[in-house]
Amino acid sequence: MSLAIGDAHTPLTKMVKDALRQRILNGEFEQGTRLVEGRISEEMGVSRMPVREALRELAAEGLVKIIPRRGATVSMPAADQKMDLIEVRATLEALNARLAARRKDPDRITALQRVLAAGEADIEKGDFSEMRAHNDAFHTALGEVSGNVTLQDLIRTLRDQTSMLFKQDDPVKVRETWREHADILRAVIAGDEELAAILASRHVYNAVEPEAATD
Amino acid sequence: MSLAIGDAHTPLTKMVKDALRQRILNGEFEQGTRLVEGRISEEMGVSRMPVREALRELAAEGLVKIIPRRGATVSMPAADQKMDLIEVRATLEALNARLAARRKDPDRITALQRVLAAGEADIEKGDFSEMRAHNDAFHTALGEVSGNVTLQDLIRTLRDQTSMLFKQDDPVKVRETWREHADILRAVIAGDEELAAILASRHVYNAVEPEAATD
DNA sequence: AGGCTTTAAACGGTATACTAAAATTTAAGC
DNA sequence: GCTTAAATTTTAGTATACCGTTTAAAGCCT
Repeated sequence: MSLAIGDAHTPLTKMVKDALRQRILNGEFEQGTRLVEGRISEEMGVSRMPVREALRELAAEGLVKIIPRRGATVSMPAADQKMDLIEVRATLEALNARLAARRKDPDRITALQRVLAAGEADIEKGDFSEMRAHNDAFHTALGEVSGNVTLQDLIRTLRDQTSMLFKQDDPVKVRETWREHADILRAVIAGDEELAAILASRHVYNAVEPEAATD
Repeated sequence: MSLAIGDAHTPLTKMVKDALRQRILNGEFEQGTRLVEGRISEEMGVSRMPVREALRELAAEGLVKIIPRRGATVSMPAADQKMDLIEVRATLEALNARLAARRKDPDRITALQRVLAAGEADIEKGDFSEMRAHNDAFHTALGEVSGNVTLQDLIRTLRDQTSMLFKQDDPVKVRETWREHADILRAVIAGDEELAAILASRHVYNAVEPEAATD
């Protein structure tokens, strides 16, 4: 019953998990939407088990909330928890930038510069369709420079959890975002830990939609 | 262990998870020990499913490492990853202390003082059997003062992951630890965010066994 | 004896089945 | 009509079964 083409080797759980994360982050599911194991499994053509495990893993990442005997819903952090998330994320992004500025591995920095250029190029062209991907790529590449894998994992889940609090479709905001990226990179290259940290922290706060804190 | 009425049945998954966490943190399982689903399920008298889920959740917390098709082992972070963990944890403990100093909710601070006193009392009596519990209680109580739940969760998993890097059986070290706790609390009460943060960060680094960084 | 196949056992991934708690609907009483 | 209770459906928790990998063991050859 299973077997899409080819890759019989990726665990189903992972595929389901990635598919669900995608759909949650795309906003395909509203916050609070119930994610019923049976329905999803049927829709995806797999048994409930992989779905169940995927939901639990997403819960561990904070994208989904599970209440025993009541199932999973797309999590909707309360207003005050949103600021909590932002606060933690800002702190960790600051640490990340600080470590990047400390190590500033030349090869990784080159890679990071390429990502920055790619993002800026699309902005020049007025193409904002890939901005989310570009943005993720930048932060991931910055994580590579810092070299702290634990930190990178943590930041990634926090970024996912907070992604719905940002808007990436406002051209003005996007330009500002990438200006900040360039500033951070400059500080990293200069090895200025303190500046890199401060810029990275502010970068997080700046990207928050003003109304997000109070809805 | 199970409490009030109406607490019908806690999900088996949770019980298995807690039991396994306990045993891992107690050092009953060496690092690298294989955790075979079938064996554990048999030993605990449940089916493989709760065990499987528990293992996955522990993997999300970083206590266990799962390799697809190869099963779970008690995770043994490489030496460099240990310092990564410490670095992240120190940063978040600093944030935690900073927020605590900012909010300094009187009731929670009173609770925190009680915890501090309890720990100090046991040290006076020369009773070190409960130090791990006291230590956890202090950091948990400090988290309550800060009021950031997200942060608290994160710190708790990091504390679990790093707990084997510390020694809590050396009386000299323990005394030092609790002197630091008192210092942190004093800074929190004084509302000195910066000092509280620095002390909390150092507190983490100080507690690391010197040889832990290189083993 | 030591390496290379071949075979058997162990184990994880997934599917299916069953049970009991919630949620929902329907029925009953005021 | 509205509230409450009983019946029905939905759904999460758990158990069992099966298959394909992976790992360990047993032969086999030189």
